[in-house]
Parts: sequence; structure tokens; C-alpha cells
Amino acid sequence: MTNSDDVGLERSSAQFSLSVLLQRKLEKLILDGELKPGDKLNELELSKRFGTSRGPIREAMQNLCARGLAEAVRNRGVFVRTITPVEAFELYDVRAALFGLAGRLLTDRIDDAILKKLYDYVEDMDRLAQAQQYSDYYRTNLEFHDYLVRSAGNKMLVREYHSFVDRLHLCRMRGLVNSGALTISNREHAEMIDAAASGNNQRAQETFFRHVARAKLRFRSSLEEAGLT
Amino acid sequence: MTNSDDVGLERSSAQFSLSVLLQRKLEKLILDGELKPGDKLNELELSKRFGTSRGPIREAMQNLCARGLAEAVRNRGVFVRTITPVEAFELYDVRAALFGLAGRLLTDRIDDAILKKLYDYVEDMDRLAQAQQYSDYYRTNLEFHDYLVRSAGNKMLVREYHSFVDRLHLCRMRGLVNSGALTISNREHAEMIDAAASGNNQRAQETFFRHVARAKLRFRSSLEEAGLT
DNA sequence: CCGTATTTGTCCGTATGTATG
DNA sequence: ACATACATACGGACAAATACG
Repeated sequence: MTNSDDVGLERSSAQFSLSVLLQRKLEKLILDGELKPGDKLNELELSKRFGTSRGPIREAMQNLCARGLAEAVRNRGVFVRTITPVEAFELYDVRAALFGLAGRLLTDRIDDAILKKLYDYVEDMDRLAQAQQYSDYYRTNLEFHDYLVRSAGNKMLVREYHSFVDRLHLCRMRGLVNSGALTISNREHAEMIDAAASGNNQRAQETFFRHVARAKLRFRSSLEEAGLT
Repeated sequence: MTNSDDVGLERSSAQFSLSVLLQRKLEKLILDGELKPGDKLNELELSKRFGTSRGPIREAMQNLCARGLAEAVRNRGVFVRTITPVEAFELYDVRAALFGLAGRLLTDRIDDAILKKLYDYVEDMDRLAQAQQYSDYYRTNLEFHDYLVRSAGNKMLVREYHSFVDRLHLCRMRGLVNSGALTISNREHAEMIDAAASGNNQRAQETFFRHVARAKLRFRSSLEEAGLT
């Protein structure tokens, strides 16, 4: 029983434990949308699919639960986490706070090399927005924010920020982008860079915070338009 | 083999899975300092101690690892997380950001009932500081901050804030309190309440943020005094 | 450098609890 | 309401990797 998902071969290097590899695979399945919120994570099915026993599967699922991507119901199983609108708003607020911290910290570390890379990102996104290449814009946008957070020089923050971005992916609605919104969003990006370059760390924090706060408002609006209030 | 730590009896209600109960027990052992940073979490020893098999123990340890209280080294075992000074500073910064968010959110929700309770806390702490009852002050201080965060009305924030406070407990040095510091700290508490009551949520956020930032500075100073730079 | 002791990693069997007809 | 089927929770045993003498 060796199928395409089998983890045996790539594990031959034995650098990571099986449960860690499975955890990453499951995480990918969830974030890629192959497993949707509410879907059940069946131990037996997954163990057959990945060619392992159920032990490592269970450990991987525990890990996913601890990180908020899944939730366990006793004697019933583990399910992909369902994020309610209220919880999504909460996630946005925490993400805003974390991102704001990134802005505050970045202010004390920013240099010409970082600045150039940031402006390159914004330029790229401007081009992609005008070309209406939404998918590429989306990806570059994520990279830009990721680079900002990593440049803040706080590993705990990076880890935590990603945890919240991942959870927000659980309720990300596709197709709520339009060219106008992208251009506006990108103007905010330039403002953030300027704020970080100004040396005023409190201002930078607030600017970064509000960028995510606006994303929250756009998300709320899109929910209301969809009649999901 | 039934000893005092056996979880069999209290599990009769069967409301929680064994791994969850074990996770809580291990967490308590770590936070109470019975298991110190760097200590090994021996599967066999723990399974005998708690009267269970290794499966649930492993799942509980996975959970602790995911929450940053322990870390696993492949083929060597799981150890209580050791927090380096640099990591502690990082934790303080993230905690500051989360606490700042609490201040910002609280500003929009504060009412007379909350306000009264907050001032009661400060009064209690003033009394305890003057009486030099450090232990009681410490406990009340934790409760005060906990109440502030819970009053912000964001469950994700509460959960995340506690996660960071717990991790900071791993490197909390005892005996770095003195009556003067407590009085100063408590003055900051009153300032935070005033800021939240002012209705200016940005100001509140900054005030809350700086309260933790100052705690970070005090922590850094105490490390330097101890020659741990 | 090798053998041994120890611990982890993995797998499977059984019992218990849950959903469904 | 009862019985059946199924998934999970837990325990135990074997295999593999590592540390230490």
C-alpha cells in the first residue's frame, strides 16, 4: 500500500518525526482548502492515506487543535475548525495588534536595504493591481506582510503572527478583491513604510494597526453584502 | 499501582479526555516550578506516575510543545522549554502588544461596574504594597491584569495573552520585587484605568503597552544586576 | 570504535462511546 | 427504544534510534 501521499520515502532522511510531517501535511490540506471547516479528520482514513499508523496521526491532530486549526470533540473525533464571524473579528483585532508591534519594532531596525526591498514589493503590487492579476497580487501581498513581520526581528512575533493569519485563512472568502480595493490597500502599504522610516515608533505601530483594522472592516462589509450578518 | 497522582478516579465523570487531563497536570507541574526549564519529560516515568499508557502522555506533550511550554528533540525526548533572555524580551514585546490591544478594546466597553472593580483592585494592591505582602500583591496583580484582558471582550486575545504570560513564568525570577517598585507599578495601574476611561482608545493602547514595556525594562535590569547579560 | 542500556517511534488489539437504521 | 456498525480512546508490545560506558 504505497500511494502518492505516502510519507515513507521523504522521511528516509529522518530529520523530522512522523507526527511533525503529518502535522504539516494536514495543515497544508486545511490551508489549501482541501479539508474545509467542519470536515472530519478521520483517523483510520488518514492513516491509510498516508501509510502510517494512527498514533502519529492522533499526535498531529492534537497539535493542530492546540494551534486552533482544528478542534476535538471527545469520543466523536477531530474536525477542521469552524470560524464564526465573531471569532474572525477577534482574530483580526489580535492580528492587528501583532502587526502593529511589527511596525513599532521595525522602526528601530529599518535600514536602506530593507527600505528598498519594501518599496520593490509595493511597486510589484502596483503593477499587479493595474494588470488585475489578483492571484499574483494576493501572493505578493502575503509575502510583503511576511517580510515586514520578519524584518521586525522578533521570532516569537513571527510565529504568532502566522498562527493568526493561518486561522484567518479558514474563513477567507475568495473573490472579495477588486482592482480598486487593491490600489487603496497598496497606498496604505506605502504609508506604512513611510511611518516605519519616520523613526516614530508609536506612529508606525498605529499605522500598521490600522491597516489590518481596515482589512477587518472590508471583511465585515463583505460579510454584510453576502447577507451573513 | 495506584498512587496519589492517579487520574483514574477524577476521570470517572469522563468529561475530558485523558490526554487533556494530563496536559493540565503537566502544565501545572511546569508552572508551579516542580518541573524546571530543561527538565526532561520522561514518557515511561510519567505514565507510571499517572497510571496511564504512553499514548495520552505523548499527546499531552505534543500539546505543551505546540503552546511553547516544552520542546521536543527527535529521538531524545521532550524537555521543559528553556527561555533565553533574548526570547524573554521577545515575549515581553508580544505580551505588550496583546495587552495594549486589551486597553484599546476595553476603552470601547468600559462602564461603571468595570471601573469600580478596577479601582478596587488598585486599592487592594496599594494596601498590600504598603504592608509589603509581596506574595499577595503578586497574586492580586495577576488577577488585575487578567480581569483587564477579560473585560476587553475578545476570547482569542484572552487565550493568547495567557499563553504568553505562562511562557514568561518559565523565566520569572523570584525576589525581584521591592516595595518601591510595587508602588510605582501600581501608579501605572491607575494611569491605565484613567486612559481606558478617557475614551481615547489609541492613548489607552499606548498606556497599556508601555506598562508591559516597563516591566520588560525592569526584568532586563534585574538580569543585568544578576550579571546575566 | 563497539556493545549495551535506555528511550523514543511505531503499530495493533481491545473496550467504550456515539450515530444510525 | 433497541440493535448494529463504526470511530475513537486507551493500553501494550515490538522495532529503531540514540547516549553512554
